Amino acid sequence: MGIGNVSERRLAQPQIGVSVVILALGPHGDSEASGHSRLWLPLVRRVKQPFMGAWALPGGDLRVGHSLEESAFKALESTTELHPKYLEQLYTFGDPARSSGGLPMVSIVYWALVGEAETKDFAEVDNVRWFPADELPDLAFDHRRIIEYALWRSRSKLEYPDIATKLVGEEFTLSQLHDVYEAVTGQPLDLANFRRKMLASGHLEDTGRKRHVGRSRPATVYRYRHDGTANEDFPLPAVVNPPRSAGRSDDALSALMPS
Amino acid sequence: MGIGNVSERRLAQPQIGVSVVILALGPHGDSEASGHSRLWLPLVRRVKQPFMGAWALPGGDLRVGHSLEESAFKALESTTELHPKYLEQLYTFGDPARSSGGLPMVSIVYWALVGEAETKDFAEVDNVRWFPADELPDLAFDHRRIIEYALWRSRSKLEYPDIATKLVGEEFTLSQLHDVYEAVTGQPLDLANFRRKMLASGHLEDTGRKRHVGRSRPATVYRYRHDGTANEDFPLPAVVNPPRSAGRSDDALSALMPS
DNA sequence: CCAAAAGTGTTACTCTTACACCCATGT
DNA sequence: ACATGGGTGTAAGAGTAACACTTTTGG
Repeated sequence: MGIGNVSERRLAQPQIGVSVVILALGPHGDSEASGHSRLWLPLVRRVKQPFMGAWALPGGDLRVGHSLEESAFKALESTTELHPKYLEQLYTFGDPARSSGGLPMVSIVYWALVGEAETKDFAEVDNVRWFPADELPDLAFDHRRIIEYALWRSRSKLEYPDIATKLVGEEFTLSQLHDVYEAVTGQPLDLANFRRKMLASGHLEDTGRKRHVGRSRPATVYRYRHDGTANEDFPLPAVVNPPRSAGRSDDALSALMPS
Repeated sequence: MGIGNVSERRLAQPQIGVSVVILALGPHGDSEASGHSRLWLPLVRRVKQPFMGAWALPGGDLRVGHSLEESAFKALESTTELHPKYLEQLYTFGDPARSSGGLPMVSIVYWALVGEAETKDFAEVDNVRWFPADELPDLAFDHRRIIEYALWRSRSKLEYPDIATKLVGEEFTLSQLHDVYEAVTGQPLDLANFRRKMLASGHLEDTGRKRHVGRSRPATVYRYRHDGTANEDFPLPAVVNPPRSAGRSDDALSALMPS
C-alpha cells in the first residue's frame, strides 16, 4: 500500500474534534442568595460558519501524539481557562446530519466537573458566558441534545459519591453536599436520611474542624476518602484531580500523561 | 480558508475506524451439554501488519454519509455475517500508544448482542473464530482491554431486563432467562427469587404456551413486553431489533436509517 | 414410583422513607 | 429567649436472601 492510497483514505474521512460539557455549581436566582444552588455551564460564541454567532460547547481539534483526554483538557483550557477536576468521556457523535451544512464531523465529547472556586463568579469574558443548565439559549449543531445527555449522565453517576465531591470542593459540610445532590437531581431529598446514608457509606472522613455559616450551630467539616476499596466503576482513562502546580498550564497537562 | 488548508488539517489527523464486540450465548464445556451456558465472541485473524496473524475484534472504516451505528453494523456484517439485535456505542479509544507501530488510530467501539440462533454453532469459517469470553487468546492492540470493558458493561446493563432478552431470543422460559443471567454475571442466582422478581417487574408476558425440555414438567413460555413505560436509559442511537426482511443485507442496513 | 425441573411459601433481615424531636449557637 | 440550621430517634413498609416445600411431567 503506497502513501497515495493512505492519503486518499484519510481524505475520505470526516473531521474529528473534541468537545466538553463542563458543569459547575452556582447560585440559583438572578435575584440573590436564595440558599439553593443549580448547575451552570459555560458556552462559547461561534466565530465561524456554520452557526456563526450561536452558542456552542467549548472544543477543539484532536492533538496528534496526545490522548483524547489530553486533547479535551487542552481544548477546554485554551477556550475557557478552566481546569476540571473530573473529566470523563461521554459519547462520540458522528451522524452526518449533525453538521448541517458544514463538513462531516465526528465529535468525541467529554464531560467535566469544576468546583465553584474555579469559575470566577460566572462573569462573561471574551466570547465565553455561563448559563444555568435549565435555561439554555439556542445552540449550534446538536449541542443541546449533547448537554441533555451530559446532565442525564451526571444524575445517574451521582450515586458514586466522589462525583458530588468534585463539584463542592475538597472539604465540605453535609448540608453543602446535600445541596449538590438537590441541584443535580432537581429533586428534594430528606436531609436526615441523606446524612445517615453518607456517613454509613464510609467514604466521608471527619476533619475535626467545624464550619459556621450564619447565626446557627456550626457544622462538621468532612473530606472524601479516596483510599481503599476500589469503586465499582470500570477503570477507563479519566482525569481525576490533576495536581495543578502553581498555574502554568503545561504543568497541568503533563500531569495527565501516563508514564 | 482555502481547500489546501483543510486538506492539511485532515492529513494531520489520525485514522478513524469502528470495531465491535459481539456477545452470544453458547455452551459451557468443550465436552458436551453441561446444562449451563457462557458468553462467546467472534474474533477475526488479522491479515495485515501490525499484529498480522493475531486475533482481533471485527471492524472496519467509517463510511462517509452514514451514521456511526450504520458503519459498525456494516463492518460487522462484512467480516462476520452477523446481524446483531442490539448494537450500542461502548467507548472511543484514541491513545497514541494503542496502535503500537501502526498509524495513529481512533477506534469507535460498539457493543452488540446476538441470539444463539444467529451463530451457526460457532464453527470457524474463513478467518473468523468464536472464543469463550473467559478463554481469550492473545489479542492485537488493546483489544483485550476493550473486551473486558464490554463484558463489564454487559454485566452492569443486565439490570435493564431487555438486554437478557436479546441474548435468549423472542420467547423463552424463566429457566433460560435465569441461565443468561448466570452466564453474564458468572454468579449463581437463586432461581426462586429470580422468578418472582422478573414476574413482579411487569415486563414479561405469558404467551399461553408451554415448553417441554426433558422428562420434566413443562415450563411457561414468556415474551418480553417492549411497550409502555419508557425505560430509564437515555435515548441515544442504538440498533434494537432491526426487522430483517428475508436476509438481503442491504435491507438490514436500510432498516437502521432514520426517516 | 421416582427423578428432575417447575413453581410456591415462609421467615428473617436489611434498606428506605417519612417525620418528630432534641441540640448548639449568634443575636 | 428564640430563631436557625445541625444532628438524632423511631416506626412502618418495601425489598432481599435463603431455603424448605409442593407440583407436574416422562420414564
